[in-house]
Parts: sequence; structure tokens; C-alpha cells
Amino acid sequence: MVSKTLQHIKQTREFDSPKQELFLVMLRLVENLSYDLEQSLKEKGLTQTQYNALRILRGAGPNGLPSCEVGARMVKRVPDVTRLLDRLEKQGWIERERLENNRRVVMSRITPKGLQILEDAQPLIDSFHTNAFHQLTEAQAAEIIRLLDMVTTESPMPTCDEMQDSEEETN
Amino acid sequence: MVSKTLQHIKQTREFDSPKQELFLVMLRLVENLSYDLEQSLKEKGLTQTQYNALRILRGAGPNGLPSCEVGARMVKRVPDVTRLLDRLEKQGWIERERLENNRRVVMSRITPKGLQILEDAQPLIDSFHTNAFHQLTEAQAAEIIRLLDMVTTESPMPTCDEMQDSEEETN
DNA sequence: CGTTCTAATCTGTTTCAACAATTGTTTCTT
DNA sequence: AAGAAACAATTGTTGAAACAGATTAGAACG
Repeated sequence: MVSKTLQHIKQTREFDSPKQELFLVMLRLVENLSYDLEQSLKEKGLTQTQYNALRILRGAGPNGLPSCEVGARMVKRVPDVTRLLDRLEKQGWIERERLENNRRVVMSRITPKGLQILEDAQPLIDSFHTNAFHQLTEAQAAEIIRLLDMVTTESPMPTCDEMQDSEEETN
Repeated sequence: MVSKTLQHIKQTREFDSPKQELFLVMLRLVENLSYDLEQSLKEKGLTQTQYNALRILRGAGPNGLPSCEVGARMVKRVPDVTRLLDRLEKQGWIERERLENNRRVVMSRITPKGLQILEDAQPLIDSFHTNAFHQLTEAQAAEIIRLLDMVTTESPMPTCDEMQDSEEETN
């Protein structure tokens, strides 16, 4: 079997195993979809990483989250949370404050301006999601999730003692 | 439904649609697997991008390929093929030569040293592939491929008039 | 032929990713 | 209570990603 997904990169030989092909198919698909999303978000001056961080902070509510906790919740591993938050703060999308009772941690909170940029980006996200996977039925999507859910990967994420937090929301 | 894959990023709320969740699950999984592969390849001084380019050039055979064709076959879009090939040449893994009959194109060929580094990396690749998706049966992997194959994305890759080439092989 | 257009590569520049090491703070241990 | 260990965040530095523009060569067309 050779998937259509791989034909345009001239990959036509047989694979040793379906699993090798699966990795390539997923890699290719995710790269393409991520590129589309990235291009969409760029209209609003957002990167995928920044968007992810803002979503996390919106979900965290008014208490905000410590930097390490933001890092731990990111979909993609980020080796430098500080400067990621720097950029968000520079845009006025978040604000930061060092905790009084534990001066090691810096809490980040999303600002009204940050909430606004997420609102502005929502139509782009919606249109992305209706485009991506539009060839699949919901049942098929659910079936893929069920199968992929068997694949557990221990994440390379940093651990972070979670402090208090209110709601959940991520990407 | 909330997949296990997403629980450790504190994503516990219900999704609007399975497709949104599917995107996140795939994104997360590919990021984790790519990270593992990247760490493995680092032992040999290779990046995933460089490895991909070398595989392409090995598959192309002794004639080599023009830069734009390498760019077109990459799994991930690369906006600067020139400097990617620069780095490979600097390591002695490829050699380049400007075509006589069309002095616009520069052909890149893999060198014996380049073939050797691919040989050296093979055990790492093998061990990666046996680890990744080891929880799935081959039939399940094939089923996911079949479903994902319905999702066609028009690639953001540059087009390149393919010249002669001998064999096929990619990542 | 000279002009214009397109193709393939290269170069310049800015920003971000990645890794290592450091600082400041708290906790543990005895 | 003092020293060691652990934690959270920051800083320094290097390399590569990303994008725009320039360069060079060939094709097309009158």
C-alpha cells in the first residue's frame, strides 16, 4: 500500500511496515495543516505557539498560571517559556506578577486585550477546522482518535507542581 | 470523549467536534514522536530535516537532484533549500555541481560519506520505528492510514519541473 | 536581436528554537 | 539553624526558520 498522501513527495516504494508509513502520513498531514493554521493566524499577528499559550491562560481564569505550568500544558514543547511570555506581554495580551507567598513563581494572566485577540482569531480557527478533515465523517474521526489513543507517549514536557486553577481549556 | 493523549495537558472539557480533537491528538502525537526522533538523530549530528534531505538524495541515485526538486520532496516545507544543502555540503555528505546545459540548476549528489552517515543512523531509525506505534497492530495502522488517506491537503510546496531521476525513496 | 518574463538559486535580515548555565528562592536534612 | 538540594525563572549564545529581495540564466515573443 502506498497512501495518496505520500505520492506527491515521490514516495512510491513499498514500506517495510505500515507503521513506518503511518508515521510519514501523519507527519506530512500535520505539517500541512499546521502550515495552513499558521498562515491564518498570521493575519492577526499570532503564531500557533502564542495562540496556544493564550488559550491556556484564558482557560486558567483570573488567577493566571505560573510559567512552568503554561509550559507543561503546551501542545508542543517549548524550551523557553520566559521569552514566549515576554512576547505576549510586549503585545499587551498578558500581564505578569511575582507571587508574594512564593517569590519563585511568576503568575501570568490574560488581559482584556488578550481575550479580544482570541475573539478576533476565532473565525479563522473555525474556518480552519471546517476545512481540515472535511472529507471525514465524525464517526471516522472518532475512530481514528480511538486508535491513536492506544499510542501513549511519555511526554518530554517539564513537570510542574500544579497550583490552584479554575477552569480547563487548552488549545 | 476526551482522549488519553490530551489529558496530561489538562484538556478535559468536551470538544465541539471530534475533528477538532483529532487535530489536537495528531498534533500532540506527532510533536512527541518527532521530538524522540530528533533526539535520536542528534547522536549522529543529524537533524530530521537533514536526514530527510539525505534520504531523498540517496533515493535519487548518482545523477543527483536539483535543489528545487529536493525542496519539493521534503516532508516538511523548507523555505531555504540553499542553506540546508550548504550545511550538508559542509559536512561532506553531499557535493554540488552546476549543470552545463542549464546553468541555472545546481545538482546535488550524496557522497560516500553521506551514504555512510545514513547507514550509521539506521539502527536509531529502526529502534524509533519499533517503539513508535508499538501498541498498534499492523492492521490498525493500516486502518488509520486508510482513513487519513481520504484527507487530501493541497501542499504548500514549491513546484519544480522534475528532471530525470532514477529510483524512488524518500524519508 | 532586444525586451520581457519566468525559473532556479542565492543573499540579507529578523525572529525564534534550542541548549547551557546562572540567579534567586524555597525546602529538605541533620 | 546551616548547608545542601530542589525549584522557578531568567539570561547568554548559537544555529536555524522564515520571509523578502536580489542575482543569474534561460525561454518566449515581437
